[in-house]
Amino acid sequence: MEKMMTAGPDAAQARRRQRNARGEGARLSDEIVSAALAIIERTGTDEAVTLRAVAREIGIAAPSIYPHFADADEIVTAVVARVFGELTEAVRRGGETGDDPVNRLVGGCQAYVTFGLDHPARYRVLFSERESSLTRVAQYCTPVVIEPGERPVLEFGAESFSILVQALQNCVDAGASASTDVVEDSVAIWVGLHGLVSLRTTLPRFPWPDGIDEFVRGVVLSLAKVGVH
Amino acid sequence: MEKMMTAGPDAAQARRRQRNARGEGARLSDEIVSAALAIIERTGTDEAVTLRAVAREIGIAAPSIYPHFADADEIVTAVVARVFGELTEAVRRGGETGDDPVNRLVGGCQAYVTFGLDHPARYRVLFSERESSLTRVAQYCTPVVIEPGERPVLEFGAESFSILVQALQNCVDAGASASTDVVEDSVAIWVGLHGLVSLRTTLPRFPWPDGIDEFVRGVVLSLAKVGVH
DNA sequence: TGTACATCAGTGAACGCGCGTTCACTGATGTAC
DNA sequence: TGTACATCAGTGAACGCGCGTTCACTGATGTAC
Repeated sequence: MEKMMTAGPDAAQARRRQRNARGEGARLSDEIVSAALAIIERTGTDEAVTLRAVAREIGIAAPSIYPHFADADEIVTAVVARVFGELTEAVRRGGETGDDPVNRLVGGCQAYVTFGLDHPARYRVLFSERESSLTRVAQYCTPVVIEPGERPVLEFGAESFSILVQALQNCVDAGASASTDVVEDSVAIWVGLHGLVSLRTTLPRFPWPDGIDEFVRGVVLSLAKVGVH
Repeated sequence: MEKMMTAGPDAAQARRRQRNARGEGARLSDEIVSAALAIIERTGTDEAVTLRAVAREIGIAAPSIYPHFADADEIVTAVVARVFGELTEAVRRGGETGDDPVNRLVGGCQAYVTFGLDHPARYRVLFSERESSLTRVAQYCTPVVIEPGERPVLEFGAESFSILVQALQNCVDAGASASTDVVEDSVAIWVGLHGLVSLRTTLPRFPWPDGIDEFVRGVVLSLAKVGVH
C-alpha cells in the first residue's frame, strides 16, 4: 500500500470559507458530496474518501462533517446516489434519439457504455465494494417494480434497468426482437455492458476491438435476439 | 471507513513458529502469499492486505517481509498470479468434458463463472484497482500471441483468454458457429462472463434469473453465433 | 425599541490506533583453515 | 578434529504519519419578552 498522497487544499481552498447562513447549514451536505466526488475523480478510487480528506478539500474542520454524515461510507453512498442519477439521465437521453425501437435500445446501451468509459472513476464507485451497505442505498431510490406483482427490483440503479427492460419490450412489441423473456434478456444485456465498461477501464492495455459503438451494437443485437428467426 | 477489525493471530498462530532452515528462506515467500490470500478471503477485499496484517497472520515480525517483497502491492500481485493460475486451470478442465466443440466452449465458460461465484473474493482481486501495476504482473505470465504476427496479448490472464479463443475457433471449424471474427466474439463472451460474475457478487439482492448454468449457456450461444443462419 | 437568551454552524486541540519503515540486534548453521 | 568467521533468517523497539473520534469552545444570528 503506497503512502497516500497528501492532496492538501491549495491556497485558494485554504482561505477561510464563508460559513453558511442560519438555516442553510444543509448546504454543506452538498459540498461534502461534491468534495468526495472530486476526490474520487482525482484519485480514481473511493478509498481516498476519508473524513479528513473531505474536510481538507472543502476547507472545514473534520468534525464539522458529523452533523451531516455519520461516517465516510454515508458520504460515498450519497455520491453513488448522485452518480446513479447522472447515469440514468444519460441512458434516458441516449434512448431518445433512435428512429425505431431497436435503435433506441442500442442508443441507450451505447450511452451507458460511453458514460462508463468517459467517467471511469464515477462509474466504478457505483459498484464499489464499499457499498456493502447497498441496503442503505435503497433509501435514496424509489423502488421500481418491473412486472406488476412479481420480481420487485428494490436495488439501487433500478430506474436505469427498468429503462432498459422497457426499451427491449418495445422491440418485442414492434416485432423486431424474438425475446421470450425480456427481463432475463435485459439482465444479459446489462451484464454485458457492465462487463465491457469494467474490463475496458481496468485493463486498458488489452487489445480491445476498435469502434466501441459498433461493438456494443453487435453485442446488444445478439443478446436482444434481434435478427433471429 | 469503518475501523478495521483487528483480526489478530489466534492462540495457535501466536505460538512461535519454527524458522526455516538455512537455504529455505524462500519458503516464507509462499507463506506470505498464502497469508495474503487468507486475509482476502476472510475480509473479502485486498484493502486489508497490509504488511503488518500479513505478518500477524503468519506470526512473524513485520520487517521480515522486506527480503521477500518490497511492499504490499507486490504481495497482492503474487496473489493475483496464483489465482489466475487456478482460474485458468478451472476453465481448462471445464472445457474438456463436453462431447462436442459447442459444449466444450460452454463448459469452459460455465467453469469460469462457477469459479467466480464460488470464490468471489479471489475473483475480485484479479481485477482489483490495486493492480494499477498491471505491467508488473506481466513478469509472472508468459506472453501469449493470439494470432501469429498481430494482436499480441501481453496482459495477465492471457492464457485463459486464449483457451476461450481456441474453443470458439473449434466451433467455427466444426461449422457450429457463424463467427467471422473469433477474437472479437471471444472478447464479447469474456466481457459477458466477467460482467455476470462481477454484478452477481456485488449485487446479491438483485433478482437474478435462476439456473446460472443455463443462463450462461444462453448468453454464450448468442454471442458465439451458434444456431444463427 | 432594547436586551437576554437560545440556537445554529461550525472550530481547534487532543486522544489513541494501525500503519510503513528504519535500525541495530540475535542466534542458529554452515564453511575455511 | 577444532575453531574462528560469515551468512542466513529473522527479531524488537522505535519513529512519524494520517486517520476517526471526543470534547469544550466560539461567534454570529435569530427570537421572546
